[in-house]
Amino acid sequence: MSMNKKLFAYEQVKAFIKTRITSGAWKPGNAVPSETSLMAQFCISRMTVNRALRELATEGMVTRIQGSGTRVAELHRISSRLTIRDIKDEVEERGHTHSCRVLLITTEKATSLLAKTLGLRTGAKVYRTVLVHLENGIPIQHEDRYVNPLAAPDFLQTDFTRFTPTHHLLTHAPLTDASYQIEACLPGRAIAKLLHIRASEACLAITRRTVSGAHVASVARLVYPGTRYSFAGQFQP
Amino acid sequence: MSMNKKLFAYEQVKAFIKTRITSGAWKPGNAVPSETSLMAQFCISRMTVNRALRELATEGMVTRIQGSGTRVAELHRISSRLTIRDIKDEVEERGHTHSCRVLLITTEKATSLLAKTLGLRTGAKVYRTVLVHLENGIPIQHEDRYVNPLAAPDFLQTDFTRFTPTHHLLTHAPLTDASYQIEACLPGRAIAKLLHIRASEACLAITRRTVSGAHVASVARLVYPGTRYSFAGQFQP
DNA sequence: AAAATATAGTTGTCTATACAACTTGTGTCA
DNA sequence: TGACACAAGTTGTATAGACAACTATATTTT
Repeated sequence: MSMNKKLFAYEQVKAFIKTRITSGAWKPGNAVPSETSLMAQFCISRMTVNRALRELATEGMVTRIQGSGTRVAELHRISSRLTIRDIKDEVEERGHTHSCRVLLITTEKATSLLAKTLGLRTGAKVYRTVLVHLENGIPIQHEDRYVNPLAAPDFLQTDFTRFTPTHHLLTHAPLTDASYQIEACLPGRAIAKLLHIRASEACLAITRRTVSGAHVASVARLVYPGTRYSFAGQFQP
Repeated sequence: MSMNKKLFAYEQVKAFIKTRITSGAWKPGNAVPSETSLMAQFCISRMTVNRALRELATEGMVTRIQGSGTRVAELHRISSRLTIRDIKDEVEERGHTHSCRVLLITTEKATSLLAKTLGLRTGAKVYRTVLVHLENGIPIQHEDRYVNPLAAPDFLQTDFTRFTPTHHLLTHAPLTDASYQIEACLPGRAIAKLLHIRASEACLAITRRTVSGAHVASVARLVYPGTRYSFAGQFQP
């Protein structure tokens, strides 16, 4: 049966409102009782009611307008937290072993397009690594990465069989911003061979650009075999 | 140049801590000053400090343990809000016109697998719709959906050229839970033809299962042409 | 009729205080 | 040495009251 753990006052108010919204009793756009009236109804102080409503607002359940009131939020968009993590952690959390084939570690001169995305001038020095991540010996990700030397000067000194590039960057160049793009693509002959799949097999590709302070730290293209990988997630309104 | 809007006390504390974390001065695992010391440092009450730290914790910047203290969170996972929206809204927000070809509207008997995911008994009645969404006349999504009649009894009465199945479900069966899976796949001959692409072209597929109250409301498989669609998003730690 | 003003109601922030719950280290006792 | 008790420090929640900022409505003035 249910744990029936004792709920705090602010949690009781949240639950009260949440069940009325999710049950459909209070519909989007409807007014939610004011702080004063909830305060009287639950016999608790205004600060406690305020906390409950404020948290519901940040969770996107209600909309609050100062001076006007609180209303049930329009639910025509649902969202969830998508987490992209260090692949090594992810693999090891499944109880599997992570390993890594390092294919390339070089310093290159940036092409004009690459220089632009990294915020450098054309021809500037950039670090590049290409590697394949394995889960229990089976290839699951091809990683092709360019790194801005200004953001992570000692990047190439890393032992990439022990620490992933992602891990080095997260620990040495604190993340301030990042953007990603997820798409489906065909791997091409070379990557297909490295991932042990046919060139006609669909892949998931993530292109990620991370910013650390004033610098664009890194641009990476990660290719996953479509048959061996998928994102999964959970929504909670 | 910056707006320099007056910050509230709790916002000042948040900003103070945030800049120290993102600048790298305070590293993951380091202790954050206690509420008492921040209280003295900023000459504000403990409740205000508490709010600042509590919000930083829900944002994932710090970790708090009652009785022990507050520490900078391990940043080896970054996350962002992934929003999946009604495709009609999405298309119209780009200033394009959304239209829809309805291919199938039927009532079927659930196979054992489908019955299991919808929480019904094998052979129970389920609604099914198959349709193709078009943006400016170009196909961008193939939608194959099963709906639980208990959750949305009047689903089949909808005019799907005016309201999408997603829209009907969001407005008639308030969402309490949902899970999704994003993968890459090949479309297969039939879907390729409907999307006007070659059968060898990679596609993004989302399988989504939505729960409304006690019922699993719907299971849908959405297939997007890889060349015409990608998810993009932005992280903010 | 239109514009300005007052008013009641609502949310936003902040304080000083209180007690509860938990963690951690220290010291005592067996 | 090991078990236990205690104390200090930390976070979690709650209160009653205060003022500020804003909205919407009603009233008065022009």
